[in-house]
Amino acid sequence: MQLHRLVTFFKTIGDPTRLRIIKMLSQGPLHGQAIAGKLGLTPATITHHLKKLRDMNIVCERRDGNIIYFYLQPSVVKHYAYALLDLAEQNEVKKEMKEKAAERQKVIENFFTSDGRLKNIPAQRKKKLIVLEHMLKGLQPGKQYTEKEINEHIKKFHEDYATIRREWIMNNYMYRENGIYELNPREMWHKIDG
Amino acid sequence: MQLHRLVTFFKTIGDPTRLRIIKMLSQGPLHGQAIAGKLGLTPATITHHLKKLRDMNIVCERRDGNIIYFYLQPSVVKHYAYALLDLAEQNEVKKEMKEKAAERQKVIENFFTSDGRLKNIPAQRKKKLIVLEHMLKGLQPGKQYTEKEINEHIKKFHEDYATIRREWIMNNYMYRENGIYELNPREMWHKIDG
DNA sequence: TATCTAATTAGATTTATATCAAATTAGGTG
DNA sequence: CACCTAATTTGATATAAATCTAATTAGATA
Repeated sequence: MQLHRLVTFFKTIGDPTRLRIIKMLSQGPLHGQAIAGKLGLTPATITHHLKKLRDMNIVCERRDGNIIYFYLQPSVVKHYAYALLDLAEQNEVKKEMKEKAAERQKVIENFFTSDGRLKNIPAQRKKKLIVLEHMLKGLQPGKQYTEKEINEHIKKFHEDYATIRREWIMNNYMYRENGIYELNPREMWHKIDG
Repeated sequence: MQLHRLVTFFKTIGDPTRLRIIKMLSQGPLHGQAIAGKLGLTPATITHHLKKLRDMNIVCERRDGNIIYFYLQPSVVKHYAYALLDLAEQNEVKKEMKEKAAERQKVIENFFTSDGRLKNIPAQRKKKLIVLEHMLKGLQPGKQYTEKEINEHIKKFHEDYATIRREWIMNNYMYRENGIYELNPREMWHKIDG
């Protein structure tokens, strides 16, 4: 959603008369004179406001005989309300992601040497998963690997390739079939099924 | 939420400069001069806008040394976004309730005579419940009734008081203890536990 | 077609407000 | 204390917009 549209929308509903019209129409459709009567304003003024509301698709109209009924469009209002929610939450989502990334980075710095080799496998499950995922880098999703290729890859990080390989399988990062290994899709990772 | 506060809030964020400030602050706190620089406006103008944002508690400030950092308050923004959602949904909620009431009324007209007696018990569960609830009118919650009193009450609607009474119990509208009957609270109605 | 009513447009007035330049204040730091 | 910088206040200006009255248009109906 472009900023300009948001501004125009909020400017539109940031007026006592128009917000009262919206509230009234949320109870059901009304025609111009009825609105004017309830608000104690002239029809001309109501037209002025309805034009703005129509321009933003907040209300629509339907003629019935000689009078025109104005309807609120709740879906449009909701749409902007959600956009506002996004704007407010952007902050928190990004902050959370940043914090997680920082935490992962710290674990990696703790358990790998400066030249990128694994010192030891963490005992805490959470940290172990971070370490295991880190070592997946360089393996391509969808590609099939022989056991030897997998072992060679692991040896770049640690001598005990058998343990790492077993952990990868156990934590669902990859699966083996007929001696061939392949990465699982990300959404399956570390969901260990009984 | 009073209308006036909503109007003031939306008027406040219905301005391009202020919405840009909000968007910027959603990425993290900034000080006045930084905001002025990024927007190409003078510090005086930024102060003007920040005052409005502060008045609505959309931002708060914290001094660090010589400069003041301005923080977005996402919870406040979210609060108003939800209020706007409510406003838009009011319509639909009420409409739904109206429709339900109309449906109930139709069922009651179908199954009761014009002088208020039950013609027969509906076969469809949904309609049966409506009919059973209708006949509860006149019984007071919290009051204890003898079986005879219950039967007399039912007879105003239908001769077969035994069936109706059994249905009331089965569908959790009331319970019996030592031959004494009492209405269950509404929230327990027709939750049949195995 | 003539007429009636609801809605809109046009024009005028008044109020609100976004912006800046310049002066002032507030709080640190030498 | 003197000084420095960020923020605020003040006052001026220009623009936007809410409202009204009066005139006009659009549609329906007799």
